[in-house]
Amino acid sequence: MTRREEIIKAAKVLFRERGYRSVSMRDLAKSMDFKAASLYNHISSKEEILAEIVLDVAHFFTKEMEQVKSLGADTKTQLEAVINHHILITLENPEAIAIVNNDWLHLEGIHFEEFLKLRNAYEQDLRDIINQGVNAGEIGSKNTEIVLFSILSTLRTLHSWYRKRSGIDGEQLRNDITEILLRGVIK
Amino acid sequence: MTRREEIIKAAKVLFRERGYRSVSMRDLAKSMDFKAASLYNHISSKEEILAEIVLDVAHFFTKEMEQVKSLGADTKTQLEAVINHHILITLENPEAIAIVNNDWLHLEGIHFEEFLKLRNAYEQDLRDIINQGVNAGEIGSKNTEIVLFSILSTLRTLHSWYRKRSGIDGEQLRNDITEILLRGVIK
DNA sequence: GTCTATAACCTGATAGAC
DNA sequence: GTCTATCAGGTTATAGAC
Repeated sequence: MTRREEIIKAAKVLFRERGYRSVSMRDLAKSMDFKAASLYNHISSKEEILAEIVLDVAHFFTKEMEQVKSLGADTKTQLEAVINHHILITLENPEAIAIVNNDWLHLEGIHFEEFLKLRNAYEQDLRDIINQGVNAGEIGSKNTEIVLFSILSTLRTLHSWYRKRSGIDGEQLRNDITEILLRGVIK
Repeated sequence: MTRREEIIKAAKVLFRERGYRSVSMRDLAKSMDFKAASLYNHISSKEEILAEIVLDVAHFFTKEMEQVKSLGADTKTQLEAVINHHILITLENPEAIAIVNNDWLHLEGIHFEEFLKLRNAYEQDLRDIINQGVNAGEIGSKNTEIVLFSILSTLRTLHSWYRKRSGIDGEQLRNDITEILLRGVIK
């Protein structure tokens, strides 16, 4: 692991614990046992660290969605796949997911725009899947936006909830959440 | 409206927009067209403003929950009431709800402890309602914590979603969300 | 590649004039 | 009750020694 990667890794822990704004470059350097100025040999700004963490996750979600879309399956199968992927990524990468959800607003300029583009595209893909389900009669006549929100709100906050209750079996978690979310919207 | 109340009101807008840590006392003063030092004639610290906003909401939720408990109805009716109250409070008070969700971790000392006490009690009451439903056979044999989370995660993030889509009819929103959340867990 | 020193600025909060 | 001036400390980031 390069020094740069070590910095990103240490930042993930601190940013998740206390929030991006609350962590100073001195804090980050101290957690790695050297001085703040030395960080700038490996990264060019604090915001660059945040951007790398957040955009990595966003690109990963985009890839997973591409894969789901390529299945060409019915709505229930596709929703199931999206939910399962989302949960698996969350359980494997909880720090990064927490940072994405809590601190993406602190991205600046081009990073902010790229994140928003990826996030909007992901939401639009999920919206398309839901609409396809409404047209095929798999989903009741509820407002598409509300269906979209009811699913995403649960998936996007799973990280904070799982943290406090990590005793729960990952398999049961995935099964129960998938079932609850699908039962809520599938006819 | 006293000057103190005006300050709280202005803080709600700014804290919600940019987050508690990102808003300086100078920013807050500027938005009211006077200087930062003057704020301290009406409030004793920045954290006191946050505490007033957050604890007000928390006490309000506690009162609503007391009322639901006093109904002594079956699980479905009680869940329906909790969900409805939660949505109504959110639509009427979106700034304060957003601040509670995003910035309660910045509370300090006694304020932090009081908030946690209220929040834990609210969660425990909802957990009791769910467990009562499991025992009465109204809810399937899913893990209680997962049922609790699937409901709260959606309700607690409604504020951010409603903001962008305020065109949606409040009545339909309440009906659809209630139906989706209940269908997910009620047998 | 890490250090010390420092620039330039922002932070919450207070003292005291008016 | 608002102002100016100020304090003590924190912020990101850079320059130059080693």
